[in-house]
Amino acid sequence: MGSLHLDLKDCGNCPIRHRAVCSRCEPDELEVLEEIKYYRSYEAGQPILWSGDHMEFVASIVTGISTLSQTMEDGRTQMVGLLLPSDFIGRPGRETAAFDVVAVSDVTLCCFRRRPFEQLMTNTPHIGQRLLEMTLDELDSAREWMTVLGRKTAREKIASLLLIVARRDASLRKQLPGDGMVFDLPLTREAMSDYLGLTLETVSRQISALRKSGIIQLEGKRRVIVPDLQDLIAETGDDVDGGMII
Amino acid sequence: MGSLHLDLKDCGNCPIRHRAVCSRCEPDELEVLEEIKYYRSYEAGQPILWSGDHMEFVASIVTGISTLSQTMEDGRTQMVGLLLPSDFIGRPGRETAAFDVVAVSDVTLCCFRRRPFEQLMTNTPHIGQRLLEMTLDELDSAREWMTVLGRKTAREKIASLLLIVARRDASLRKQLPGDGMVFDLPLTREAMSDYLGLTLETVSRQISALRKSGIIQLEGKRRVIVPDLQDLIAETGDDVDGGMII
DNA sequence: CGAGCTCTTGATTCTGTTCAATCTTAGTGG
DNA sequence: CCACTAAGATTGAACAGAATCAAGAGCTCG
Repeated sequence: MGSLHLDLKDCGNCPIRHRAVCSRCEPDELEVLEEIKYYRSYEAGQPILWSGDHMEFVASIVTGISTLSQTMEDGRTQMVGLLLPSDFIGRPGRETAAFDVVAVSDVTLCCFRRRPFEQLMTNTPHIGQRLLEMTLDELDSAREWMTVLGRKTAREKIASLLLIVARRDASLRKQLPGDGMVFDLPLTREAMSDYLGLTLETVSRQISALRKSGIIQLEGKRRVIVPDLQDLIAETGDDVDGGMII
Repeated sequence: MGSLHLDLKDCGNCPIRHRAVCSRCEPDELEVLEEIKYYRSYEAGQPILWSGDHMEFVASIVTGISTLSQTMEDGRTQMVGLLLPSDFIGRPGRETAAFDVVAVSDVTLCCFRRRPFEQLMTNTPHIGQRLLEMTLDELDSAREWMTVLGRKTAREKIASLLLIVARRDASLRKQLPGDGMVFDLPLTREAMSDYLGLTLETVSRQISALRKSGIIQLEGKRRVIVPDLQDLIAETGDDVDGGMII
């Protein structure tokens, strides 16, 4: 990780350049961005922001995975987003964080001081355009997830989560998801239960049930093998072709 | 309603002017908008868009209420948004609708042909800026709702919905919600169940339970009286001061 | 090797669903 | 004017799925 900062100083080498909030920027706009950007790192498990915190920056995730979640008074928590490389943290025009952000793995952020970034947005339309596009995509994802939370059974919820992780993993390797594919779950059983609105016991039971049905195979606790992708899709309850965008 | 179209031709008289996607526009920008806008009306119960439909327009809701919802293969449906006057329908850059939109009450839309509107967005930054702001607000609302769907009990879900409707109703009358306030539920028990991820029987039971506990009083099926607002808030499970943004 | 995680599995409880009957209300037509 | 109908709403009884409580297994790391 030590050499990462050096590699990244130049936006030209940035691994998320093509998907992040800056992806539409022209060279001159990038120059301005480079002046206000800086990197921050967080170890796995560390909090990045607490709900209500004053936010002095907005940021793009460069590497690693974070969760966005909300906690009720009595401790019940619901994950409301899973943030992956190129995803954006923060909201121009808002002083304080609305949700908790926690690093699940080691995370590197590309941060922009909030005020200058807001200033920049009014001048360089390409940032606002891209941010709008990303926000609309996230809104669609959030709405799809509402159907998972509100209407699916525990088994369907687990299958849906596995499929999402499988698809994201495939897209990260620039492959298509297919039969026999192998991927690692980035989340603990408890984090999965927070994502799915279940208890961790139910998550564990349903993963075992899917394994016993032959829908998935496990190598250790985290590595998943999908012998037949269509079988997994059938378990999600979604339409076979349409459905999940993510 | 016949005279409505006449009244609205001029954006200056528009009742949603201060909150809609056009709220930041300068007079010259409004002139361009006026050239591509037209009104459409739908009766209560009519579909406005089906998921997958080709969308030739985007629109603002001028009057009435619509629902945004998703239906699974087997008929389970989840409402993913409640669209009120000034809310925006459609998404620049997308050809087809991602969700079903249905008019709950009689609805009037202010429509813009999609292509010219997209064109306009690249030229007049104020539209994109406002749309970004509205989309970020909706994303926050969707995320708050995910906590309701994933973690709240049936009673808490009902209380949360009542509170949201109460607050929106108060804000529409430009009042603060308070003790003794009265409002009408715009949704049937079935629509509420779709919103809350419950069955209509459970909705009915929990409304009765809240009535028997004295948290609310009912006049007919739809009119609700809240003797003590803090009592209702306490039933939502949310933090007393913070919580719901809507 | 033992401490402390994460995870799995079992037994029991309970919340919300399902199936079914009844009530209410508004609208219709004889 | 009033029976008749149909849609929405309520209520009850039985059931099912997930939560809760509890015990123990498997790993990782000092």
